[in-house]
Parts: sequence; structure tokens; C-alpha cells
Amino acid sequence: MDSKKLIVNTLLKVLPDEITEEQVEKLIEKPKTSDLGDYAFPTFILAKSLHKAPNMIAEDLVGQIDPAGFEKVVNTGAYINFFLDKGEFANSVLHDVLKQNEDYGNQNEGNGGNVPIDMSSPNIAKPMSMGHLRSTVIGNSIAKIEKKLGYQPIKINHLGDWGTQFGKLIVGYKMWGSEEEVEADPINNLLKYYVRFHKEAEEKPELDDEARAWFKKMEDGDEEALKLWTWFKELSLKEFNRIYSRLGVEFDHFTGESFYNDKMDEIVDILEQKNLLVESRGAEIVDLSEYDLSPALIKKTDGATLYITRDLAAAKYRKDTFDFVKSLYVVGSEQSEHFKKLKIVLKKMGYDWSDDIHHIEFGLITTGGKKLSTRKGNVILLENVLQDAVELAKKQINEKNPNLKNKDDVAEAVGVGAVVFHDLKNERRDSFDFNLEEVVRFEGETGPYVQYTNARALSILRKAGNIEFDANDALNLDDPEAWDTIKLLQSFPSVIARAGRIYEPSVIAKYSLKLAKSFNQYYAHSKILAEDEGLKARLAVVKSVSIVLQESLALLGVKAPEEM
RNA sequence: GUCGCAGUGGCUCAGUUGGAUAGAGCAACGGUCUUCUAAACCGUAGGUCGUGAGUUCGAAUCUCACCUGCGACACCA
Repeated sequence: MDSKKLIVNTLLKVLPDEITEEQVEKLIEKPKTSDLGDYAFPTFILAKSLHKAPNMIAEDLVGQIDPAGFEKVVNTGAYINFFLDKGEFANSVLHDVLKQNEDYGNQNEGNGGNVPIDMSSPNIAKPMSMGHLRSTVIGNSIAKIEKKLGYQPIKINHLGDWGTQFGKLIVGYKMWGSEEEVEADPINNLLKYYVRFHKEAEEKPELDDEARAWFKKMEDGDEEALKLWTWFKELSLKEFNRIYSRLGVEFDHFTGESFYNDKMDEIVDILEQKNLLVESRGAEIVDLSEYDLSPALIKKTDGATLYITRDLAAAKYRKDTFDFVKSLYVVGSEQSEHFKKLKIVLKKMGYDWSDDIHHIEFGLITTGGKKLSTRKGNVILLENVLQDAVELAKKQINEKNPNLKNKDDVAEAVGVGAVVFHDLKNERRDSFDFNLEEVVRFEGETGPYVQYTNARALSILRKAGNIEFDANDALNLDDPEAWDTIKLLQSFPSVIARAGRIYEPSVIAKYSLKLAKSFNQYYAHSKILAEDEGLKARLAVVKSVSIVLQESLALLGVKAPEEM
């Protein structure tokens, strides 16, 4: 049953011959509100050829249209509005959802193709900030969406585990730190040394020389330097993993920057072979002036490699290892030029697959309108935010549902869910100013609102005795109160496809809010558990809504508690 | 300065491919729990869609110019 096809065919019978099927299909739109109809055809384009006013045309055509298969077909102004047969449509949609359950909306666009996703990528020895949250949850959600579309996502945590900052850290640690202090609270204390280093280096530039020397030792394989580095890294990973497990995020690989240390010579060799490398101001670069871009710096004056060199190595490694169909990088939009350069250089190297690399950029989180800076110690610690959110959730539970079991688990799911959902709700390119009250809000367009809606739906199903559905059930619900909800259920697969096409978790988040809202309206206006012949169909709506809400939340990486 | 992104009610944002009176949520005000979880629902109020031109039967949406904000612009990542 394809209702759009039915409309196209119905229209073609009465439209002038010069209008093609493709044109009709393209012109059909969905009215803003259901009271105008379910589909509409605007007649403006016919005005010229028919020499008539559009609303007259609409009126004439409606007179000729065969309304078989529709509830009704009417004209409103210049539009021909189609009202679908609600009962039949509902029956079909509800059976689809109930039968496929959590597989509803699955698609095979990807055909199992590998999609490495570079995400999260925090820096060792620095705390995870709200900025890392963005990369982590956006990447995680995109991975789930890709999976649902039939791709094989490979989540890669490209840890910032190499570079001069470790020289600084070692200097700071040796000057002001101790083993006991670090073990007691690793990240905060390491951060303390790092911040202090930057403060003191302003007065004493010789500290920077010392830091560079220590990093050089790391690169040369110095035992003490590497021992400290490994230690910092282990401690950091332990803390990161604690946060990842709270967020429910798992990685397939933790191949950070240091992983590519031995893979960069090859890149430099290839660049040399292809005559792409030129010397400029003592550094080795790839000239990109033909693209109006500053050059790609491959090697510094001192011979050390740079960011893009490493990323070239990583890109090639990923192609060689995973033979990806596309390769995604969930990285802030301030690095968009870097990825533009990366793709161009790869292309110049002769790798056509550079077209399959996509920078999934996202906007900055600021405080007071300013960019956060770890160096200045002005960061919003993710863990504090999660903690505040969970505590607030706990408070709400004690007020609203004091007899709830598993209070702590639910508070965790709701608090963390609120933070994650808030981050995914808006288009990822939007930057926003951090505001704790807004992030941990539980009312209105929030994660907890969606969770709550699902919990209420599940509660009804429990009260109904967890009814089983089968293919013979007549689910021909034609209640106008449920109509928007049913249409939304039907659109879920196309919503997922769109979210995947533009790499936008917010599309799913917005959809889940819409579905929750429409279900809450239905819930408020209709008695679902009334003992009459429509009971089973109503319960089918409730069950379908809970299936789709849970799947939507799952795609966002947000938990769906059964009660709250 | 150059390039990129953005500008929609007091605040935060929706608005596939141009289409019917520009939609939500917060905040404000007023209603709704003897009935399925009131983290909900209903209503009231609030908008020159940054500004000015242009394209079009039709523009928040497309084009151009300008204004404002943010970001990036060679040895950090």
C-alpha cells in the first residue's frame, strides 16, 4: 500500500497530458496540519497553460477526481487536498511496526560497507570537557544510525596522546608534582601542572625549551620520558573509560596519534616521489595556493612532523585496513580548513577515495560567549555536569515518584539522558553557550520528556496485561486523535534515512519529540484502556509508540527507563 | 583583510526540494489530577523571519550587496 503512488495515479487521470508522472510526484507535498489533509497538490503551475485561476483549476479537478481509496478529496483554495483512509492506513502501519519491532526502520543502503568514524578523541592528561561530549555523542549516534542503514560502523578514538604538550606535562610534573598526588586524582592534578606550566612559561620562556627537550626525548625513545608518558596515558584512559561507560559509548579502536608515529615516513616518501613536497621557509610543505589555501605543513623546520602528516597517515591506514566505503571525522568546525586540505593532499597523492572522507563538523560550546581554553584552565568538566544532572534527576524522582524502585539507576538514565539529548537536539553546526540550567532541564523539549512519554506508554501496556499482537488483528483505528501519531510512526524509516544522509542525529531527536508530543496529546484526550472493540487497536498504537520511541532514543545513545 | 558558518517572538530553537494563516519549548498569565505516571495536557499573550534590492504566480527558504556575531587563516591539535 503506497498512498503517494495512489495519489499520483489518481491525479494523472485528470491532469493535462503534458504533466509527467515525475513532475506530479515532485509537486505533491504534505500540508502543515492534518486538518488540511494528508497530502496536497498545488495547482499554480497549471494556471498558465489552462488560462485559469489556480483555485478554479483545483475546484474543477476535484470534480473530476475519482475518490476511491480515500476518505475524501477536496479543494482548499488552489490546493487539492487528499485525506487518506485512516482505518486502512493505521492497520497497515501498526502491523508493520509490531511485526518488525526494534528492526522497524532498518534499511540496507550500506550493504555492510565499513565506515570508520573518528570520534571523541580527548587529549591524554586533560579532563573531558563539554566539547569532547559533542564529538563523542554525535559520533556515537551517527554510528548507530549508519548501522541501522546497513553500514558497518567502526568507532575509532583518535586519542591526543602525542605531542609537545607531554613535554610540558613532564616538566610540570617534575617541578611541582608527586606520584602520590597524581595517583590520588590523576586528571585534575595533571591539569593543574599543565595550567601552571603555561602561567609560569609566560614569565620564564626557558620552560618551553625544557618542554621541547622532553618531547624530543620521547621521540628518541628515552626510557624515563616514555615511562611517564605511558603512566599518564593509562591513568587518563581509566578515567575516560569511566565516563564512556556512563554514556554507554564503546569504541572499536583506541588508535591515537602515537599509533601513527611509525607510519609517517611512508607518507613523506610518497609525497616526495610524487614531487609534491617543496621547501619553504625551512619547512617541508605541499603547496595549495592553486586552491587559495595556505600550504599543508608536512615537516617543521626542525624536521618534526605535524598534525596533517599524522592525519594523512591515519587516513591511508584506515583505507588500507578497513577498505572503507566512507570515512567520517566528527571534529569541531574550527578545523574545517584542515580537512579541506587533507582531502586535497590525498587527492594529489592519487587517492580517489579522498572523496569518501567526510568532515562531520559541529559548533563550539562557549561560556559567556568565549571559546573554552584548557591552557587557561577555563573548562567545563563533563563529569561535573553529569553529576549535577543526575543529582537533579534524583531530586525530581523523590518529589514525583518516591516509591520508584531502582531510583539511582533511573536518576542516572534521566540525568545523563538529559545532557546527551540536549547536545543532540539541535543541528550539530550550531554553537551554543553553555548554561547548566538549560542542559539539565527535564520539562518541555528534552530527553526526559521523551523518556517519560515512553514510561507512561509502558505503564499502560503493563496495566493491559502485556497483550500479544498477531497478523490477524484488525487494527483499523480511525480515531482522529490518534491520526498524527500514526502518520509519524509511518514516517520513521524516512526520518532515519534523512538523518543518515546528512549525518544529523538532531533529525532523530526532533522526530522523537514530535512523536512524544503527539502521543501525549492522544493520551490526554482519549481513554486508552476503555473496554470496547477499539481496545486492541489503541493498545497497538501505544505499543508501537513505545517501540519507536525506544528505538529513537537508542539511536541517540539515550537510555529508556521502564518507569520513572 | 581573506575565507567559512550563522542572524526567525524576552530567551533557546523548528521550518526536506521555494508554496496555504511562519511552528515549538522555556519564561509570563489562566485553566486541567475521585479515571491509564501532572517530568503531562489545554488556553492567552508575544514575530518588520538582520537590512536593502532582485528572480518568481509565490521567498524565512534562491541571487547580489551591505550590517552584526562567531570561527579559521605556516611550523599547536
